Amino acid sequence: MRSAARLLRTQGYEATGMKEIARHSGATLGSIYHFFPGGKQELGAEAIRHSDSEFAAALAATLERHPDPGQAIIACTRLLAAELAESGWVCGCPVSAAALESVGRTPGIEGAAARAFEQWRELVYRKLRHGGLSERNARELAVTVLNTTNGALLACQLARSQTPLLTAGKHLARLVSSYQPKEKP
Amino acid sequence: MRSAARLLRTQGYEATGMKEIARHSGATLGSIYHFFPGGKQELGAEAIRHSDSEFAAALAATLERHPDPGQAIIACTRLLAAELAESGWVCGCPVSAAALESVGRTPGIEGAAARAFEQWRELVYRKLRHGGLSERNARELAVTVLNTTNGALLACQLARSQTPLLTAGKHLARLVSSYQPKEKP
DNA sequence: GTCTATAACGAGATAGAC
DNA sequence: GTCTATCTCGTTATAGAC
Repeated sequence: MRSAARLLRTQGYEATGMKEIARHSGATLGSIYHFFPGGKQELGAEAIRHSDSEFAAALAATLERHPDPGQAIIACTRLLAAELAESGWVCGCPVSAAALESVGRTPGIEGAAARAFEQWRELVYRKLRHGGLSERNARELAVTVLNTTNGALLACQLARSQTPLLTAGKHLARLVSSYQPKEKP
Repeated sequence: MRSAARLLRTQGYEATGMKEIARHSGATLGSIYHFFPGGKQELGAEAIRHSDSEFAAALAATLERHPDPGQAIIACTRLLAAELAESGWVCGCPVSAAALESVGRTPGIEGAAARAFEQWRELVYRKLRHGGLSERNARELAVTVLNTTNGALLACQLARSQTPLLTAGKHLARLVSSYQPKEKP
């Protein structure tokens, strides 16, 4: 399943075959279908849930490392940019590729992806709340923080450059701080 | 080719078959291969270039309609949100799905997608420059404006809601105006 | 539970009559 | 230039020996 998650992340859902997952993981095809009787869609959804939890843990850890929300967001974008570059620009968002293909086509995959984004948004939301933002501002900003980061991730992949993500961090920190109550007026 | 562009937009590259394009367009398979001897990848790249030009024209028109860059960006997000909802949440970014699948796998598709984003970024950049931003700020913000919009598009598709895009417009306008020289200090 | 073999089908691509 | 028929290969999924 870790293999499936990895392949889904780099190739998307449609381009990843069951045989490819079997080869990459060392499991046999029969064994995979034994544990995932729902076939490719069930395995895909499970793999996305796995990526979801994994990324959520990393996100929570990085957010906790910096008290200020803006600085925490910058740290996240730096981490993502570094990992992306290290992977040869193939390890982008763990669920975006599968999500985009699945909209209106593969409900199981789409649902799992939607829930992943919701969970990550909740983490950012809480961080923003602790930073002193109002309930409404925090809720709205959490959405934009994720969307901007996600879009920047794709831009980095296409440009083979860390710049879009780092720029996103800078802009998001500025945007968040513009909503924060000032300490010294 | 318009059919190919449409299918690539809603399903991505890998999930779209040549036979499906033939059926959807009314052309026969032999005819398609006659005009696109490079096969699926050539047709796909051409379709992305088509979507690129089409979207660039719409973007330029909407940007020109409002003198203030922030208001222009809000108008763009509104337009995108309306079109997306009207399409039943399937007509997202014309190239993102194919772009994500193609990174490091299908150079022809990846290149066409990268050039599309570059062209759109140039349009936003010029608008920001006319709005009085410095060369550097305009360049950096143009990237983030596109990335945020793009990320919000996917969020709207998954949530079946226009809110993420409208929120993105609000935040981007605020961010841009924070970089604009003030008229009345 | 694990593996091999294969069924049933669709993919991209091509040949050749018209 | 257009169409039909087909080739070859890979896909998801299953059957059944072990």
